[in-house]
Amino acid sequence: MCDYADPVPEDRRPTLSDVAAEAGVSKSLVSLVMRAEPGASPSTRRRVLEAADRLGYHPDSRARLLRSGHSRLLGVVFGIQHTFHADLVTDLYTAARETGYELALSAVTPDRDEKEAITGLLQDRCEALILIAPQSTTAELARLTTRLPVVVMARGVRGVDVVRNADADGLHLAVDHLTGLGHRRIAHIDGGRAPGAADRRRGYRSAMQRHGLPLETRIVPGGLTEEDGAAAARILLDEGLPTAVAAFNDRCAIGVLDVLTRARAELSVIGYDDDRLARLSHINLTTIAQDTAAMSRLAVARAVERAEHSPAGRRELVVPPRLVIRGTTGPASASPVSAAARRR
Amino acid sequence: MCDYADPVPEDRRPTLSDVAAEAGVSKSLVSLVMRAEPGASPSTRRRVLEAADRLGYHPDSRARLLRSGHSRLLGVVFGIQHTFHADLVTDLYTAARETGYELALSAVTPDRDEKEAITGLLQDRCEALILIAPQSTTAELARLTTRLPVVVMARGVRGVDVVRNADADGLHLAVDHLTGLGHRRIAHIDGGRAPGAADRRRGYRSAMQRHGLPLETRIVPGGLTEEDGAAAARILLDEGLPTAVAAFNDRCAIGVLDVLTRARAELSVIGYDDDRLARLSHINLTTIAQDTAAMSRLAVARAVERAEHSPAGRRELVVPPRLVIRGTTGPASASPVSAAARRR
DNA sequence: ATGAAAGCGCTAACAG
DNA sequence: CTGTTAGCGCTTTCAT
Repeated sequence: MCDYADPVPEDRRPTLSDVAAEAGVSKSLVSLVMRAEPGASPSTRRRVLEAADRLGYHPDSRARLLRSGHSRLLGVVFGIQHTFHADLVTDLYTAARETGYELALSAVTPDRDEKEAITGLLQDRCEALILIAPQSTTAELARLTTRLPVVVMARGVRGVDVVRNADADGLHLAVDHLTGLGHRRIAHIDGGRAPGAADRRRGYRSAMQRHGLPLETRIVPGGLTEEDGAAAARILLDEGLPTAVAAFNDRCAIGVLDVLTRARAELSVIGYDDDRLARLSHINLTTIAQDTAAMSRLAVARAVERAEHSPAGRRELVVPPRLVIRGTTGPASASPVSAAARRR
Repeated sequence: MCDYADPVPEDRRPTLSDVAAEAGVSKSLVSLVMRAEPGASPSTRRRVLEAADRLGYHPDSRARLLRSGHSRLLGVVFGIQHTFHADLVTDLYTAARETGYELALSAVTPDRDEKEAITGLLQDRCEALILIAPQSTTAELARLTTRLPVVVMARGVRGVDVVRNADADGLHLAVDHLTGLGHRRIAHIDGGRAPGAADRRRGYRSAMQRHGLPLETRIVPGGLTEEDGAAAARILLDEGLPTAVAAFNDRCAIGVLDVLTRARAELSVIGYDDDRLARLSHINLTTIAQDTAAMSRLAVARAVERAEHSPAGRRELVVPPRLVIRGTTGPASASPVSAAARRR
């Protein structure tokens, strides 16, 4: 018994046959028209399009792929809690649009692990997978690669196609920027076991050495969340402050800033990623930007290439990072201008 | 020509027929076993499972649904930039798991509008759509509802199934909390045209009136991002501060806090949503929590019910909000304790 | 430019 | 318990 008028005009959704009947042509023609392929006369094309619209027809992507053999679907696994992943996904959509491929999103959540996220995508018959900063072991990734092409983003892994930024170089940029401002006591709040953290740590160390600042080397255990940055900042507060901090990423840097600002500490802070949060005017965080648009284009292109041509072969594509100077870094010798004021 | 050894064992992915041949049984049996349906002997079941594993077989969900007629797929449209949406999606996954339905995610990005996000889902033959705070017009949503069941979350719309929290009540809770602390000059930074904003504005107004504080009523134009909150805070700073602020949502509240803390202003600030950011220890934001777990369960249940039983009928499910007292609100008459100190 | 027929991988309905 | 048959909605030959 219906509460109101039946909202669904027909019991089942209209199919290609329905459209063909409505337009008075064959299924083949409708198929051509719907895919915007050549081979139908303009008048037929118009009739078909009108019929489809009248019926509210939407092609069934699954039947389509079942028949055509390929899904033109790229699976993307990402951490829904990570703002930087969101930025990458945003650019992946844009990049995919240009190739004619669709994205199938599968999120990792506190309650849904990477394995589950990947399994879902596998069943959707994606032609390739793009994994953003995956935490699977190298062995698991290798095994997955025997099933279908896999492109890993934002993490260095052997035996798989990888698109990442030059993390070590990024920390060189950060340290160079800070030393250029006169800083010598520069701490690094690292990312622990997070993807890219080891490289950034390494970059920090070698940059410090290059500047002849070996003794100042100070690595504080951090992580990739604001929480981790805040904790690290409290440690610095307790154990003695440097004049500048290079944080593992922007979220971490924001946590640091939040704690330090409240403690009225004057420090230069630089983040990493240039994620959306860093750009907010009231945060205005100096950071090392990853070129997410370029990385996304490369990842999609590589995934498509592997899917269509050579599923074999693994390469690492490394994109250079870029320094973005905003308000959270300043001269080491500055007169007592607070971090807050500088950020204004 | 392959760079390395061919990583794909066979040219095409194994099918159910391959498994049947490998195990020496019929396709039907394999089908039963793969779906864990009763009707196959234990020994057969084992043989099939082994064969499937040997071949690395994964069922093709699209062929499966094409045949069985239903996809057991719930489409979810969300804004990938919104942390609160991410929280909802997280809980939707959990809720869906219990019903045996899968989620198909489709993100709205700066470059991909809601229409596009919905079209993608339609092609995937989702059985129902869950739209998180959609911006489509009522008419568009109504039209969509004639195609398939639609459940709208976090926005009140007529003519569609809706799951939302009681926004007006939420602001009553907020104002009650603040007046309980002795505040009388309480501003509201609103959400402009964002979903729910009108209700929260209304709730604020009536709560203020109820407390006999009509003259203090002060609504500042805001929005749903940190940026909006920061801008509103600057306005307050210029035009005279209240003693407390009820912000449209947590992100907005965080922007407010950020600006006010730097300006050394002592204000109580309360947010809305209780999103992940609010819970961070260094933010520690007092807020009005939406019960995302309950809302997600209700939304999924409603979507499934509509998909399976009665596609007709529209109801609004309203979940009560809850006050979560953390560190950003305190007595109006407190001795000069800064907001920063209270939040410690 | 158009149509008829076959079949993608799977499940449902039926038969044994 | 097991196998056979038909066909989901679409694309793809191959005719016309």
